[in-house]
Amino acid sequence: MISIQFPDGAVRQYETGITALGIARQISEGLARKVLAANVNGETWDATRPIHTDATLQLLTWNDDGGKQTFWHSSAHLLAEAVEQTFPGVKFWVGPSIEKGFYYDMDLGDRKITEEDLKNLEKKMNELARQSNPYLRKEISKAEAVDYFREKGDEYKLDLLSNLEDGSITFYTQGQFTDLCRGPHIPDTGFIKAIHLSGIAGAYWKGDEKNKMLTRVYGITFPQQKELDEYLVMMEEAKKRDHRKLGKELGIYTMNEDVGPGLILWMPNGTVIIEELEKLAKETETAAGYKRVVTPHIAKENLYLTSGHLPYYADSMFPPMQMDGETYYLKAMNCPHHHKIYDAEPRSYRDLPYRIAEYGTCYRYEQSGELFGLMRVRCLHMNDAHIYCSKEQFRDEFKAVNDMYLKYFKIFGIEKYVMRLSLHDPEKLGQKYINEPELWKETEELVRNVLIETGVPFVEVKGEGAFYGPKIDVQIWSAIGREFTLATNQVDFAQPRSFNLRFTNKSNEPEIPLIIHRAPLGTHERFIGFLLEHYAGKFPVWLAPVQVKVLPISDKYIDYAAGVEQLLRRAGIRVEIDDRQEKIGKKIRDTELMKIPYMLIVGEKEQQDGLVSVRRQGMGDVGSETLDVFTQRIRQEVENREG
RNA sequence: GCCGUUGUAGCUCAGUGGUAGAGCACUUCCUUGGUAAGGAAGAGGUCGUGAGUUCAAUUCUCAUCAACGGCUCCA
Repeated sequence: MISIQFPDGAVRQYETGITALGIARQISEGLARKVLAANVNGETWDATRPIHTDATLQLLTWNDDGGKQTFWHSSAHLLAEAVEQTFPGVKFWVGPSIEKGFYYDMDLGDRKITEEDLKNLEKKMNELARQSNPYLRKEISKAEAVDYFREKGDEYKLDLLSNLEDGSITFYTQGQFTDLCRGPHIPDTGFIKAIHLSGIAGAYWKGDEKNKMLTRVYGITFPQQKELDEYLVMMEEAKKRDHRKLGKELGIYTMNEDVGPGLILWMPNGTVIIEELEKLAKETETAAGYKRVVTPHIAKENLYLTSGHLPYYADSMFPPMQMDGETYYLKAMNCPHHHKIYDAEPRSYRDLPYRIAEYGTCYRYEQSGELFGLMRVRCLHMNDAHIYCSKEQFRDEFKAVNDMYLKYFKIFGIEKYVMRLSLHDPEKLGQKYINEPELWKETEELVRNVLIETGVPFVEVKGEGAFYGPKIDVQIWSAIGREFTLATNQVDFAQPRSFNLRFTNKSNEPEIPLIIHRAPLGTHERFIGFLLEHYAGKFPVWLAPVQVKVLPISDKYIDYAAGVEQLLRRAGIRVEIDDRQEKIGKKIRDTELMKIPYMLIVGEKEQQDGLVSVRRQGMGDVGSETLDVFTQRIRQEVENREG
């Protein structure tokens, strides 16, 4: 007999060799039908694997992350079985579960999988699933495993095997398909009731672009058809919120082939948002003691040699221009220009912290395959600023920047975020990172301590620092689950040295300042892309390109409507009038679709009594009031940046 | 940059080896209508670009550009 301890602390005795599934069955048949895997002593196991020792046990179902992951991993095996039957001789690499579903990487030789094939593969997977084939686990010696895949001619699995220790190797077989796999798996394929293969893509073997490109098939499966249907509906909804779709529909931005890829043309509606964001940033920064500067878009080569951008990041800069025998570059960063402003006058400790801000325009030559709507572009407008301070001031300055982030998050209703402390990789000193091992250690420690002191939740990532120092990236998620690096907050100990920046300290000695690079609102491009998805295009009134639309019931009331429009415009409200010869229902519909926050409907009643009939986007008719009352209310809403 | 898919009217999309079609939007006319689509007529495209095959290419082939789905990258 063995003792099994359940998550609620209860301990029960079972026959040695009982399986998690067996235990579930003793509890209830219904539970047994739902068990996908089990957590045994902290390890995820097959529900069908015999337990021979005392253990803690948690049964995993679809409602547990571990259950889902197992389900999807088993689905990947099912996909592989279907692929092997359809494309004999295919070689497989790996097929893990991912956040939403699974994929399998494979080498199909000269053959290609088409969209048509996906449909057939889905069909075949469904057939195989209905056979309810068990996933059979087998421990196997390394030699046997090598023989198996050598015979199959699968060099990818042989490569996997070469990294595994004898004695730890298991095979899983379901139906006709056997795979090298650590497991665990669901009891049998019959659990998989709904299958959707979502795409084909290329993926480098081992994620290295020097390696061969394999074919990756993505899919997602569910234990019930209903859940797949819901998932597909959700995907459709997400598509509607895509910033590229909304950006076009709402006249926010456009792109043009003649202008070039990754170069955004901001239309009037988008420009309103830009100006509102800049207004917010300028207010906030001025209040926090920043001064504003303006710098040119280009500079001579030497500036970027000094800054270190050219030796490290020449590939990501636009190619140089020759002029008057000099070489010029478009700026990829604002910092070198700002450093020159710092350095334009002698600085004393009394001048510090010296904070300068600019909505700077930068140009980066992003690889063509990386361009993505507003999120990855080649010309960007950064909410940039640099803080030059002494070591003693660093903590307070860093914290103040942090507070600014939190203030913005509140305004925009951003609740889910994570700060990532990106550190250097000592092995890449001198290549990816400036070769100053001591300084790296020192500043990383400094930043980590500040983060701990200020109590901000963060994770550490090795090998993702900037070349001039550690950085903190702020990850946020848009409403459709897309992850962004919104903002960045970086420490720079390299450039103050390379630019030979100094200040005179209290002891009348030259001292090197520290620099904080920060961009809480990231770039206009990425931030507005995020906001579009975050708000689903329904901007709060203060950001809405058009805040009010005046809708006359008929031509007879256009004069009154025009008067309303005039008064609102004089009150600083962005207002338009819809004087088309359309019925009011049509005008309302079109205005709703444009997601304009307020509609003022005016007809005979309103004209007689000097009223407006107010309609709030998404809420319908909210009653009539005088124009004065309305104006006051909307102005307040704008001023407080509500929403 | 790499793999794959796509490119037809302002938008969404159909279609064909014999120089193109729908809905919405647009223009004009009728209608003057009270809270999410009134009616009619009209205008609009050298079918992404370049080359090849063909009597003939928007359609087939190749190249190229761009967008999209991924991979790699992202100071």
